[in-house]
Amino acid sequence: MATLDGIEPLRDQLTAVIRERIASGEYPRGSKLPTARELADEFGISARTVTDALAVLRESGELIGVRGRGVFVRPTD
Amino acid sequence: MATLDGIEPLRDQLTAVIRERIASGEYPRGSKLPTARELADEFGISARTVTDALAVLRESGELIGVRGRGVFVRPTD
Amino acid sequence: MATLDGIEPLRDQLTAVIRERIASGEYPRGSKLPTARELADEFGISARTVTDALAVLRESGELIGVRGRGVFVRPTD
Amino acid sequence: MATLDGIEPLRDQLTAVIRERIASGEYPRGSKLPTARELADEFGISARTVTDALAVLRESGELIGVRGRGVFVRPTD
DNA sequence: GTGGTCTAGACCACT
DNA sequence: GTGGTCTAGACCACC
Repeated sequence: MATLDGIEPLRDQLTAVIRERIASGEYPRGSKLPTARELADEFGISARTVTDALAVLRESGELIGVRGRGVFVRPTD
Repeated sequence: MATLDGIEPLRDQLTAVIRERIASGEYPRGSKLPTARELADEFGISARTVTDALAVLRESGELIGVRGRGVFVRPTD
Repeated sequence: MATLDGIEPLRDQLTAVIRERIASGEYPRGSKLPTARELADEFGISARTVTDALAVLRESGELIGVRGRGVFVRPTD
Repeated sequence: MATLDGIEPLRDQLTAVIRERIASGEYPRGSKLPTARELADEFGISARTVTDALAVLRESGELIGVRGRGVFVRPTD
């Protein structure tokens, strides 16, 4: 299981991890992210904290959330 | 008691109210906001939702939170 | 496990069952209903159908949904 | 109400009381302690003093604090 | 006492 | 079943 063990807030650590995965191509442009629950399981944190992190990236336009469908990496730069 | 009764999320409604109060001078530049708990009581919502709204305004630089002291309106434009 | 085996739509059967439980005092005025998931399990139906039934009773004012807290029987006649 | 009336600092008296309760099994291995607020009320001391005492026992590994959940007695010797 | 973070677990909209 | 919102109530850092 991936772990977040820094001193920073879990939300901010997760935000950084997702940004890295987008940059590295692990989460390609336009692709669908794992569900919030899957990310919560992967990192051993609550779904609420995951959605808080996703909210930051939605706010900044890096991710796009679609109710009932999923969360997607913004296709265009 | 002030009420938030729109269809928008409570967090976003509160964000808008605080922005209005800053613009109107009710919360002057550099002044300290009521505590999160006071705002929660005023609007009849949970402190968590208040801090979510404040987080948006911190993220955008409109407010500055200082642990143990309070939340302040950013002094300068 | 309770069962709904009539010819009517499951949603309407469940609506009727909940109304009976309110009338009988099994769900007293002002009390909190079981969660949607618990009701789904009790009757062996999908959570979606439960929320549909609850929506009917919210619409009619018989139930009151409170975000983050639960669904409650309307306290007063 | 329990009282701490020794000459030692309240924090150290409380630390000792908690150690005794762990040793006696009143706070079993792996169990959740009362909240800091409850302990403060029980002993008639400030929440700050309680968190200071808990910090000592976290530091020594006797207790484990879990954000959003509570403080727990370390399960294993 | 204040702000900030986090959890667990609700409801609800939408697919 | 997914995302999004909200509650209640923890711990913790700081003043």
